[in-house]
Amino acid sequence: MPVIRVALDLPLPQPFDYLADDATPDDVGHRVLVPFGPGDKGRKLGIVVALADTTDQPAEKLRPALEILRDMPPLPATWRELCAFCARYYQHPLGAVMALALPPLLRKGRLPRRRPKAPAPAPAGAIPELLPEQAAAVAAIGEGRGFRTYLLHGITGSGKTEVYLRAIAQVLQGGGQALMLVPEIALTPQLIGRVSARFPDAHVVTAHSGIPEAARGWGFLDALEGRADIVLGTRLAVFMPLPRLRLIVVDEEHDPSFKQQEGLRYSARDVAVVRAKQLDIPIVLGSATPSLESFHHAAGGRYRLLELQRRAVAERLPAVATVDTRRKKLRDGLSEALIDALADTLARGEQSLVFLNRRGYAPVLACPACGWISRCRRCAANLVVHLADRRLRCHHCGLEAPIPRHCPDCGNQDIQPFGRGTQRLESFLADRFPEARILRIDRDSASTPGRWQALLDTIHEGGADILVGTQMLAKGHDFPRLTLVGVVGADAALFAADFRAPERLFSQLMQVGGRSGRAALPGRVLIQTEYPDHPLYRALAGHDYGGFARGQLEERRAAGFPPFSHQCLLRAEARDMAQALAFLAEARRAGEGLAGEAVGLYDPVPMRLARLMNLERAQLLVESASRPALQAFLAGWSASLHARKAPAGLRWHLDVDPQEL
DNA sequence: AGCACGCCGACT
DNA sequence: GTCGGCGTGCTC
Repeated sequence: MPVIRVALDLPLPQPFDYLADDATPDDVGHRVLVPFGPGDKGRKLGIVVALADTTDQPAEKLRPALEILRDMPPLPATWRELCAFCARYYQHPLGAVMALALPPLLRKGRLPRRRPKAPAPAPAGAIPELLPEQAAAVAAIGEGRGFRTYLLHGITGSGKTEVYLRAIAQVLQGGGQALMLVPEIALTPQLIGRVSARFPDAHVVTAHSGIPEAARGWGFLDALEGRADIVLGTRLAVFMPLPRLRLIVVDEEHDPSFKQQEGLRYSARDVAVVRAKQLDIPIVLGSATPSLESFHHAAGGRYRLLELQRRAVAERLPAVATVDTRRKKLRDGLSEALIDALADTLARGEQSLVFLNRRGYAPVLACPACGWISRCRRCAANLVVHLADRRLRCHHCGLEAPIPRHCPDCGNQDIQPFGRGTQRLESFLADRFPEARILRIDRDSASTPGRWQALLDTIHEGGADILVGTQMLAKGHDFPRLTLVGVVGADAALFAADFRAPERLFSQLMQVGGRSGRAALPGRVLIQTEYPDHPLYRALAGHDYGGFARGQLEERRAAGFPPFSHQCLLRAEARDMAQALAFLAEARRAGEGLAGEAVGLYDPVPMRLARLMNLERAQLLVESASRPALQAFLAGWSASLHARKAPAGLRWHLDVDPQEL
């Protein structure tokens, strides 16, 4: 009797064996319904990952599978291998990886019934002329055969998307399918419309977690059965099965949203590169500020660098200058120079943007008399003052409380908000520029897609003179009358504990600066700082990504940080910190027995946010100059961690290639 | 992860 | 006397 090995969505690494008298080798990749657990009520859906005629399991344990679901084509070997790679590389159960890669409907053993109505076909859009650099990039991508990673480094407005579309067009002409990944925030109706308009005859599938279940199910089936020509989606889309896939594009490849921060902690960009290699096809990574990992690979020749240095949509780059705030008096955090610049811009009838990456009114409420500050009782964090709705709010766990009238400890009536967030900036600007129409854009004001769209519409209709906002403003959208960008409160990231903070800051400021001066009007960027000579701001003023990146890479090389080493974090959370640290210390001892020369384990330390939702969190960093050595170590270590049972109430996970320390 | 079995507190 | 608390152990 044939035995099938079934990957089930359980926190267990191994597949489960079942009897299946009717199974054939063609059933590998099909979904299967199996009995599970004590009694005969328990059933689970899994995926057949292998057919065997022997098993380690004692015969009396083997139970027959209930039904192999042959109602759709089996998941192809390449898809299963990609899932298996992720399971190995990220130390995650195969069944859990496959469950994540399947849309919810199919995961439940069902198929979508009614096909949702197709969107109205977009009118064909005009095809713009290519600048010489764009043409060269398209040609380079087209001439290659087989696996090759292209790093398309193009400043904001240089027309990267046009390069992607041309490369996709080449692939479609040859009968291939294309996959394009974009950051979460970039997958807008506008982008979908632009792609559909360029390829009116192509079947474009969009894939992200917000799409209704039936539509996601159809999207997956259309991809799997070869009906889809283009899949456009967020990180999840990297798992879409595409039998004729010939090109992958990852736009804004540096964007942190490509790394999943829970469950299977994968980097969709890295998985995309692995997939391209597996299929022996080209992949294009595009960014104005490539990740240092990608830039390093391009510098070393592993990736082919394609540069777009000319702006397609505007003649000039914005003029970037710093405002030294060391000796200047600030008014509510704004310098005279920035206020004057805002006034000038307003007088000219143009638009300004003030970037402050901190939402709320003030980051903390404090009592000057006794030193009380508004703390979250569940997290090691302060409650943020939200004056707009008169609440204190924890940005980590969502805990809310009304703003107290007097100090809860000493009764002092004179308690004060300290520091500044976007709400406070907004209200100061409203006082200072009563005639201006001020619009705040952050997660509070753009809390739903509808409200976000309404804000964007207002901006585009010219209904705002000054925008105040967080990094939400940095992405994508063109604001034609925007000529001034002010940057406030950015210095903290220069000296943050996380060695990636400067890289993220540079990228954010480059992006937010790139919002200005995109039409005929020249743009300028004013950065308020106490470190006007800091190399990061110097590089920004010189529009010198390369210089910044090389400087950062030198620092990382000296410190032995990625990309010159490879890292993994073991994180633990428990009721008390001592318990979490003790678990990690024991894990470290176990690890030291397995680690060779090439792998180093650090001391367990509390996480930067040491308590979240009443759980104390700690982490242990593992590092190696050799990825294979780290991988080999992780395989053994994770097995040993699984083998010992964690103390009650303690949870742990591994984060391979962590993005945040 | 679920879901069972397994021994100790307050209830019809 | 029992209902049920969730501690720990297993799932092919």
